[in-house]
Amino acid sequence: MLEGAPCTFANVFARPRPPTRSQPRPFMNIFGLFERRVADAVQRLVEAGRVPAGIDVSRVLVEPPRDASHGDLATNAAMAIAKAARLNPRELAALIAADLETDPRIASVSVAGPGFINIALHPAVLHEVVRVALADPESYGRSGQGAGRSVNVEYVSANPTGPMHVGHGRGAVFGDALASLLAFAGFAVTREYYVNDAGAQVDVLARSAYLRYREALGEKIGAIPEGLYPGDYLKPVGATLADLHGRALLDKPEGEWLPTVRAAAIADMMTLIREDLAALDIRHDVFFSERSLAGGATDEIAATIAELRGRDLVYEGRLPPPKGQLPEDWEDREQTLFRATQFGDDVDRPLLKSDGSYTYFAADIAYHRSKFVRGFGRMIDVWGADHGGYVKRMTAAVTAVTAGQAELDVKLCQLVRLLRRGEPVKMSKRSGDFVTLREVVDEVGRDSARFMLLYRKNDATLDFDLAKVVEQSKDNPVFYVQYAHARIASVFRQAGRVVDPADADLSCLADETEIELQRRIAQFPRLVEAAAAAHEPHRVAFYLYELAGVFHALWNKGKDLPQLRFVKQDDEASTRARLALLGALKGVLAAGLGILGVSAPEEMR
RNA sequence: GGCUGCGUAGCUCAAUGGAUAGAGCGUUGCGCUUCGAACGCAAAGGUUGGGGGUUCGAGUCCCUCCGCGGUCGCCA
Repeated sequence: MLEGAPCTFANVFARPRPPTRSQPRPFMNIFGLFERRVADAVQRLVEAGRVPAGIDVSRVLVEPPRDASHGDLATNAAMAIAKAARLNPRELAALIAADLETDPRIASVSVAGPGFINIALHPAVLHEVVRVALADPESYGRSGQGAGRSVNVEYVSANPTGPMHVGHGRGAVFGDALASLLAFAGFAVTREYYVNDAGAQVDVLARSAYLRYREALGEKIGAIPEGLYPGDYLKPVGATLADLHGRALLDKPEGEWLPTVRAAAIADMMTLIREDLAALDIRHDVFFSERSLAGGATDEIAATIAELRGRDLVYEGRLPPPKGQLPEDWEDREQTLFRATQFGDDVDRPLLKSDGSYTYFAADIAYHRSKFVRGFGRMIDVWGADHGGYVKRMTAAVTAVTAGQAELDVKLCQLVRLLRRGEPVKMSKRSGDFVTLREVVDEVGRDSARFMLLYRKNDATLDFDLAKVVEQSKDNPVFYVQYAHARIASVFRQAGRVVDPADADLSCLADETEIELQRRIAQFPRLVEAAAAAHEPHRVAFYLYELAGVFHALWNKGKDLPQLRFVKQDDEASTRARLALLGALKGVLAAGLGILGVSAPEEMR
């Protein structure tokens, strides 16, 4: 990095990942398949003149029934369209049910409650799903949902001013899992990190590093002054500067040494952060420098503001002071404002500070414009909940700067409370006053850290208990899910063979828990689509936990009932069928864990 | 005060507008003399913070109130 170079941290664009397999396999999602089948049934009723034409079936759903005794599928079709069809729901349900009953894949249909249609599938349907899952575990559950469309997921984007803490870790793991989930659902995903290498904070970083530089040259620096970063992690930066520059930077005015020191410190901090991320197996495709926006060949921020001004979305004006307590240094002045209120924000937002430099927001607009220019019609930002007040203006800005052609979804991650055996952890270590992410990952391991940070909805606060997440017991969901995978691996080791799906007669699988396991496997593609559509990777974690629970229940049954054991010397047909089921299950567990970025071990150690 | 998220079993939390609101922990009872117990089975436990509205149907959507957190021009 050259001294005085406008860009202290170059934009890095990694080479694109191999295209995601997104071959649509309509059969893989039986819920989608039968949703279309129900719509067909309605269409036939239209053709038969039983219901009026032009009925909207978009609210018709086929889902797993709440109670397994109701069968394999349930649909709300009759209730959803009863009004438009001018029939009462039960009557309409009977008509639809009569049509469905003619389907060879359906064993029986019944109407229940206010008009639910419950469907029991012919067992062969679930058997086919298991075969598909077993035959190609790499692609089972993937879908054409994304249809190869580009999505940009921006996450972490922590300021390059020090090591990351656990809160950053949550956003990091969430964003990473969400990106994997979307890729699995057929989107072309780019993982991006916005490097805040401009602004006052990195100048503070530079001054802090400069102090360490003087220290490295033997000066007594005493206590770190208020307002500078005190952490020891800047000592190596100072030492490197001393090695590189000797005493050359010592007796110069700040204006001369600051760019050099700043660039070096930012580079070192980004290396530190990337190492912390690598410890969680997180790797971004793009690191985008904030400084590059204004400091490149063209000033992208100025260009963005000019463009908005041309459309009368930027003006000079005054803002009302904030309601409630007036800030002490409030000064009523005319400033350059973006008409955020035209796009749903509460007030218009300033683009220039009183010293004439750009606000963070101005740069952020240009940054999101850059995403659009680079081809992203879908953007997801993952932020800490403390930035919640920023959401409206950013979505407003994206709408404005893309003329409504792009959508932005901001996912806020709530606080993480770090505990040890239920007691809050508040230690003060080398990095200042917080526990670093790295310390946590080193203590509990990557898999536990990732799973537990995902085992909660993003907008709910999360308790992270250092003692609990390493426990090898049923209480620990990470262990519980991984252990299911390892147990299956152990069965295959004992059986000493793999199973050819074509080779197994799955009608041997007659136990209720064996059938339930097939149903759950069949729900995986639907779960992936729903989780991807909602941008909620935690659903995958909860699904896996329940799936593992059903498997462990089956295992435990085999303890009391030897005829349910997976490998039976005297019953080749059952053994093959069960190994096929387990093979499919193992694939789903591995795929789900893969989405979460958690390993699927062959044995527990 | 404005905006925003949350409020569900004793605790920690699930539940694309669907049926009798589910798990785990904890509690209680029963089982297991480990070769498939790094436990199993079962039970009890709820006015989904209060109130109103939309809907065939609301924990979920709308309004309002209460409580907790976050945030509130010139930080990022």
